[in-house]
This record gives sequence, C-alpha cells and structure tokens, in this order.
Amino acid sequence: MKRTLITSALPYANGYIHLGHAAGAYLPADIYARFLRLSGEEVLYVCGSDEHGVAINISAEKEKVTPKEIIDKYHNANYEAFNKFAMTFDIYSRTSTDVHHRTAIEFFEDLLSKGHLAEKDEEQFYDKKAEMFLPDRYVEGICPNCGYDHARGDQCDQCGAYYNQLELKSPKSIISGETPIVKKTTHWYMKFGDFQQFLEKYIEGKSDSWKDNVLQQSRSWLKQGLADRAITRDLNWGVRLDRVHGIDKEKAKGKVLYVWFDAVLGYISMTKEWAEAQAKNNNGTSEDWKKWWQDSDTRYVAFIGKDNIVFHTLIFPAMLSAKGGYILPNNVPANEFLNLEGRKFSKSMNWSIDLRDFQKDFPDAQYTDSLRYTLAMNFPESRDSDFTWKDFLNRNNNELADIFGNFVNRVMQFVFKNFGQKVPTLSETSKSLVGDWNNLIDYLESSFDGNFDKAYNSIPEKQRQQFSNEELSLIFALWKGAKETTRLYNKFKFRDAITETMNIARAANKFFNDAEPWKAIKQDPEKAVRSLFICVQLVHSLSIYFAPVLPNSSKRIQMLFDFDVEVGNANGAKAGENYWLTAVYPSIEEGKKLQQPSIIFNKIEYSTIEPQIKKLGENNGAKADELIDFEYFQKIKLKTAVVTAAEKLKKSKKLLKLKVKIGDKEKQIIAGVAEHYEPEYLIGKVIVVVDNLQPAKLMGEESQGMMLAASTDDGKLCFVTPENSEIPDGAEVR
RNA sequence: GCCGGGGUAGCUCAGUUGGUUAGAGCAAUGGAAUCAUAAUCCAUGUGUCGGGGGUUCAAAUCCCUCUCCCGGUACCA
Repeated sequence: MKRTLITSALPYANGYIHLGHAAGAYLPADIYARFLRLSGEEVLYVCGSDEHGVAINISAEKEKVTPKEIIDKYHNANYEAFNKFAMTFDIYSRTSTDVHHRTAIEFFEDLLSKGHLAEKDEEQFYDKKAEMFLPDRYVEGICPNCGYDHARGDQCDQCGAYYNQLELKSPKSIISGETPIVKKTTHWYMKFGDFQQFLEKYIEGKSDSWKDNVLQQSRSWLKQGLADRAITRDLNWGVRLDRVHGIDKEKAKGKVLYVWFDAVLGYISMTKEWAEAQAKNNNGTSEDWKKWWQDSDTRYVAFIGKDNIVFHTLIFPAMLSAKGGYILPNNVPANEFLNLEGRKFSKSMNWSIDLRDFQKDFPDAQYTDSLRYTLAMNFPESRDSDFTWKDFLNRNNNELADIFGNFVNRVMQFVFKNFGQKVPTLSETSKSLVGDWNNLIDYLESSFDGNFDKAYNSIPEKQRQQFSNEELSLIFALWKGAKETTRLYNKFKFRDAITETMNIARAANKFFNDAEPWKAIKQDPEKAVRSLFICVQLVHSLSIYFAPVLPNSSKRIQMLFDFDVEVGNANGAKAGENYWLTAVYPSIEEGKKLQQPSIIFNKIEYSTIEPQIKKLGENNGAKADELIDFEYFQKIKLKTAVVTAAEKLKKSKKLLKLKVKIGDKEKQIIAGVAEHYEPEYLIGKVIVVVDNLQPAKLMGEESQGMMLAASTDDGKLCFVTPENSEIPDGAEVR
C-alpha cells in the first residue's frame, strides 16, 4: 500500500495568508491530499507556522508587543483562515513548540558531530549595556556612503547602499542608545560543499519526474557551486544554541539557529507532535512519525512556491541526508506566482486579497468552493498566472452554477417532481442496467491501453446493445473523465484534471438533453426512468470527483443521498476505501429516498465584485495624513534648471547623467528616467530640481540634486517643467 | 552584467523523443430544446505560434540573433 507524506511551505507568522499564497503551496496540496485519501491511500498532510527569524522581532517592536504576541496573532489568524478555506491538515502546528526546538537541536548536534559544520569567528557590534550582539537591523549610524544619519547596520535606507556593518560611522545600538563595541563572535556554517555531488545525483535522478522550473533552478545553483552558509545568528528569538551539547557555552550565548535552518525541520517536529497526539488517543504510538520520515515505502511530496525551491530541493535534502536515515522529497511541485488583476501581490501597495478579507466578504461556504475552483483553474503551474475578480465571477456563474450546479439541480428537481422524491425504480426490462454498467466498466478497465478512441470502438457488440447510444457515450465519458482526472492529478496537473472533471458534467448535461426525459415521461416512461436513474448516479459520481476542489458543495450533494460524506477530509492518516475507483460504477439504489435539493451555486452579480475591484490599490503607500509645516517646506530649495547635456549611464537601465545649468551654476544630476526619455530629448528642456539635496554617488557618478518628475502607480513617468519655458533657469520654485 | 523562465485565438492558458488540417475553456455569432439557477445542447476560428536568420524532406518544437515582460543573482549606488 502506498503511503504519502504531504507538506506545504510553512507560512511565516508575520502576516496574513493571501490568495497568492493559497494558490502557490496550500490549495494544491489540499486538493492532492483529498484526492489521495478518496483513492483510499494513507496520507499525512503536515503544515504549521514558521515563527522564528528577525522579521518577527522587528514587527514586535513596531507594534510594541512581544514576539510571542505577534506569532500568536498570526498563527491563530492563519489557522482560522485555512480552516474556513477547507484545508485538511492532519496537523497545523508551529515552530515555537518544545518538540520543534529539540528536533532542530538534535539535527544541529548531529551535523556538528559529523563535521558538517564549521565554526567561524567574525567581528560584530556588541552592546555592553544590553549584553548582546547586535544584528544588522539593531544598529543605526551614519551611512559611509551618503552621510545619512539614520542608516541601518547593513544598508542605508536613504541611498540604498549595502556595506559591512563595521563600516557604519558613529554606530549606535537602537536598544540602549549606547555606542557598541566591536567584539568577536562565533557563528556556525553548514558546509554545503560536502553535499555537492550527492545533490547533483539526487537532482538528476529526478529529471524525469520533476517539473522543469524546479529542475532548472536547482541545477543553476549546483552549477554555481554550493558555498558554506551561516546557520546561526545573534538573536534572542528562535531555537537557542545554549541548549546544544558539544559547543562552547560562552560562544553559544545569545545565539539562535538561522530561521531557514530550523523552519524546514518543522515538518518533522510537527509530524512528531501529530504522532504524540495520536498515541494519546490510542491510535498508534509516539514513534509513528518514523513511519513517515524514515521508511522508504513513504513518498514525500513538498508543495511550495517558486521562492522556496532551493531550500526544498537542495538545502533540506542535504540536511536530511547528513543526518541519515531520512527519506528525501520524491517530488517538489513548486508553483510559480499568482498575480492579481495583472499585477504582483503587494501588501504595501494594498494590492492584495487576504484569505480572511475574502472570507469576511463572502462568508458562505459555497463561495469558498468558488474561490478554490477559480484559483485551481488558474494555478501558476508552469508560469505566473493571473487572478481576476471577473474570472471569479465567470467561473462561478458559467461553470460551477450553469454546468455542474444546474445539472445537479435539474436532475434532482425532475426526480422530485416526477418520481416521488425517490430514485426511480427500474422496470423489469431494465433490471440488468446496473450489472451491464458494471460489466462495461470492467471491460474497459481490463482492455485499456491508453487509447480512448480504441477503447470505445473495441466495446463488443453484445455489450453495446445493452445500452442506447446516449447511455453508452455517457458512461464512457464518465469512465474516461475519471481516468483522465486521475492521471492528471498524479502528474500534478491540477488545472487539466479539474477541466476533465467538468467535462463529465458537460457530458451529463448532454445526456439529459438528448434523453429528453420531459418528453419521455409521457411517451416512453421506461426510458425516462432509465435516464433519470443514470443521472442520479452521475450526480453522486460528480460529487466524488469534484470533492478535492469543491469539498463543501460535494458534501451538500452527498447529504442528499443520506450517505456518509466522503470528501477526502483528514482521517488520522488511515488507509480507506477507494471511492475514487468505485465512483465510476452505479452505487445509488433504486427507490432510495432523497433529501430536498437546493441550489448549490448561486450566481454572483457584477455589482458584488465591483467594490472588490475598486478597493484594490486604495490608500497605498503614502502617508497622506502626515502634515509638514511651512518652515519645513522652506528648507527645500527648488529651482528651475536647463538641461545642457544628457547621456545614458553605462551599465544602468534606469539612470541618465544630466548636466544642468541653474542660473550661473552648473550641476551634475543622475536621474532615473532612462526608461522614459531619450537623452537627446531632454537637452534644452527646462526642468525643476531640488537644489539643496545632499549629494550622493550613484553607480560611481556624483549626483548633486534631484530632477522632479510625476509618476503613476503603473510606472509611467514624466518630468516637471514650468508652464512657460521663457522663464530663466535658476528661478526659485515655491 | 550574469543565470533562469516567459512572449501561442478577443481573454486565460495547454502544447519537448521536430511530422499529418496548432488545441482547451471562456467570450462572440447562428441554430435546437424548454426538465432546470434564461440554466442546457449542437455548429462556427484567415492565430505573421514576439521579429529575423539557420539546420531539416518537415520547426510553435532544435541552433543563432534581436526585442519585450517576469524572477534570481552580482557589481556600482
């Protein structure tokens, strides 16, 4: 029996999940997990919050709360949003647990003892008063490049320069305000070079089965050669090194594991936690996690976004193999990125839809399914793709409501009105229908060689005659659709898989049309009975095949039959029945009483999504509410200037080198307008410049001012010029 | 600058061991039907497969080159 471990990239507990995340690493994994569970396979789906790293410290300080409060807030919010999104994690935990810290330390100690870690001394700022080393973002000083006096430890916000911390002038600790001293500190590096050959072999071994983008990016890193990588940092938030045996206690003080090292191990620690919980409920032992990580019969599939590829194809495998005894990912089906209305998701530009916002505006479970469907049909499987509200509306109305929902409804309505709320009872001459259907499927299964046309044509005459042409094509379409859906899910081609499922619903509608039961009920009642009996089976089959992507709706449909609901929910990682296989056979008994049906998918009006579209990009970035006083403005000297020379800066896409005349002064200004203006066009133009701007060096050229230009969100740009170009250069602008 | 991905029908996208008239869904047009949420079903595509060049009997597919978009990374800031 196959066993499959599924993980999704651990979301960082520093922000809310948005639709891009959902489409990248979470929904695909959930669909896959549900598909496998419905196929009767043993599945464990593990995920949880990544709660370490300096970004969480920074957020905590910004919001003036503890890191613990930050991670609690986002962990809980994301967990809730995932639940409403119908995710079926077997466990959704977090990396702040003790079992996680112990697991991470175990790996560290093991790698240390095997010589895969290197200790390196380096000099860093140390705050004597706070008794701690200062990470880059905890130091402020004067930028060695532009002189900005609030530059951060490793990067200047003003001029953007990167530099070594120690180059910062007049450094101050932002914790105590004291001047830090320079002190030696020790960090541990993982020697990834040790694993170069191993990883090359591993990656090439996957060249047939992995997606191209995943292979290429992994190869690209391998080609550059794997360098040592620091796996510790000076920080008080994270997996503390002072718990590690085998290293100098003094050196370990105030250090934690670098977040990327511990985060991937969360998959393992969370599995341990799951096993503990199962053991408590007498469902196995706490050692059961080993079955999922140390048994070569287990397939491991890691769902991630493309930003995470190297961590899961190179770094994590290196760690696992260094530790030894662990299985490696069988597949890493990384998705590309999802865009929103043609642009990248950006929280700061307010160009985003958080899952929780969607859920607030569309609380009904049917819209969860609509969203899952729309996202799934737009999964960025082979390149970046786009989510639009219009598409959401179209998919919901034209596909879910009109094709799938309407089929279910028309069948149920018809049965209710004409057959007394019961599955129609077959007449004597049709009694063999169920058996014939079963035999037809069995024949197709046994003779299938991959060619569907051939399969259809090879159906023996005797079996053909047991059905009308319409019936035969419908049952064939069901079998083919199920077969294709299965094949495509197994290849991680979810969009195509779901299209095939929808094709079954299309065939079902066609059958209903062709069978014309509304006529037959009067002229040929037996035909109507047969047709509707078949249609009822199809309703049930569709509820299984759509369950991975539309669990809420499938559940509602299955409840019409008073069955145990089977939509691939988490099931304690037990092997189950293969509903996926049996759904091609008729399973709803004649005469069965049905529940009152209701509309599965309501349509969405354009007026519902209109405000959603409008909302995007509102209130972005600018602090419009921050006012400056007149005195402040007086400090800014704006002058008109005439461009006397302009040329492109070599090696730069965006920058032009301008010579400008401001009255009797000449200045050189580096302006970022090369993508918008040809140098020649600017010569002779009168522009407006900031005359008293601190000079800065850009690409080795000094810029002594700034050219004013108006810009739009979508990157269009035009320079500011006086209305009357007769105005002399050097005139003050105010 | 370097590396990688991408540019295919009005829209969103499939399409690699190079091979017959380049596909799907949506949208559009016409028709059939009226059980059903005016929902369904059938029919209908003159696409420079980003531009140019090359290899080949044959190129969306392989090679070269140009161009545009996206990501990563480096240098300089």
